[in-house]
Amino acid sequence: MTAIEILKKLKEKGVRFTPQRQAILEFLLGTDTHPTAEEIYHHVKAKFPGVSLGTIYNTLNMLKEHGHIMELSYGDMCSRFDGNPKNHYHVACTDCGRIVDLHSPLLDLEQEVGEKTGFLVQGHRLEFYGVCPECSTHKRAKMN
Amino acid sequence: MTAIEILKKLKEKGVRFTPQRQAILEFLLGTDTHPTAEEIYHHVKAKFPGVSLGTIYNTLNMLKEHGHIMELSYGDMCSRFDGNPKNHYHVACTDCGRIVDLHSPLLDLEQEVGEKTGFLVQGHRLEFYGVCPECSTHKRAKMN
DNA sequence: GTATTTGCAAACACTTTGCGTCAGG
DNA sequence: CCTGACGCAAAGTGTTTGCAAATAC
Repeated sequence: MTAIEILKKLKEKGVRFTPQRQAILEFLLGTDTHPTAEEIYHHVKAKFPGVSLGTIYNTLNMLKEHGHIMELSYGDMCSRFDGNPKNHYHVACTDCGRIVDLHSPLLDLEQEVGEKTGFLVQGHRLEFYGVCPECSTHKRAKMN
Repeated sequence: MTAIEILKKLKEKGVRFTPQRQAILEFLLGTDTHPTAEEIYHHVKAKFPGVSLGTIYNTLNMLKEHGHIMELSYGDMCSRFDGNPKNHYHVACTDCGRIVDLHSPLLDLEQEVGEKTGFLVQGHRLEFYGVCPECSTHKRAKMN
């Protein structure tokens, strides 16, 4: 899907089509470098010298909320620390933010990934996210 | 390994043993809630009312550098955005920060994780990290 | 004793928010 | 027109840094 097609779809949901948004989305769709907000800002500024970082963030958040792009971070959460530095997996609750450990057999994918990408793979992190039992219970309770 | 044992090992590397550090590490080892720096601060403050957030961060960074704890975040990187919101995997270079996509067969682990934890699993993120081919080439060049 | 660590506060970096103006529909 | 988006700047948040006083060794 092109940037214009996505923005046309969003227009039906009451989101306005602006040239800044088009430029931001086109840049993001046309690259695989996973740019930071700052990098997007500099790029869009070449075409729209007056654009501001606030607009970049607003647009990225809007696109993220509609599921058209993805943010690679914990989002609004800050760092959390784990006393166990070995590879193990985490499951995070999107509702309450709780993170629980998953004691599961480790995957042996690192070598495969190294061969596919040429990286010297040093480690990996696997995180699942969803709603924890407590939160889904509360939600059900609230609905009644 | 207990907090005291870890700190004794670190003492051999010239890291001083302080009661604040002991309290921070003991709290971290004794919980599986993956606390934030702020949460650790409040907890340690109960025993050491004069402790400061700066000390918490200094200690956490020291412990992280020595590999005794783990930080759940991108660390010093800021958010990066990806035009493709579907599940796919990333490989991050610990040297230059570049993130590349991995187009690999998806794992079908979400159901398994849901059964083990009781979560309603909505998605997952799998990231590998290591040194990218370019950086390992540069490193080799620098050594010569 | 002396070098490291602490506590405090100021600085920083990234992101969000508020507000007056501008422009898409 | 009128509402949402823009540009700008100020405020927020989480983290780091600089420095004098305290403390481990």
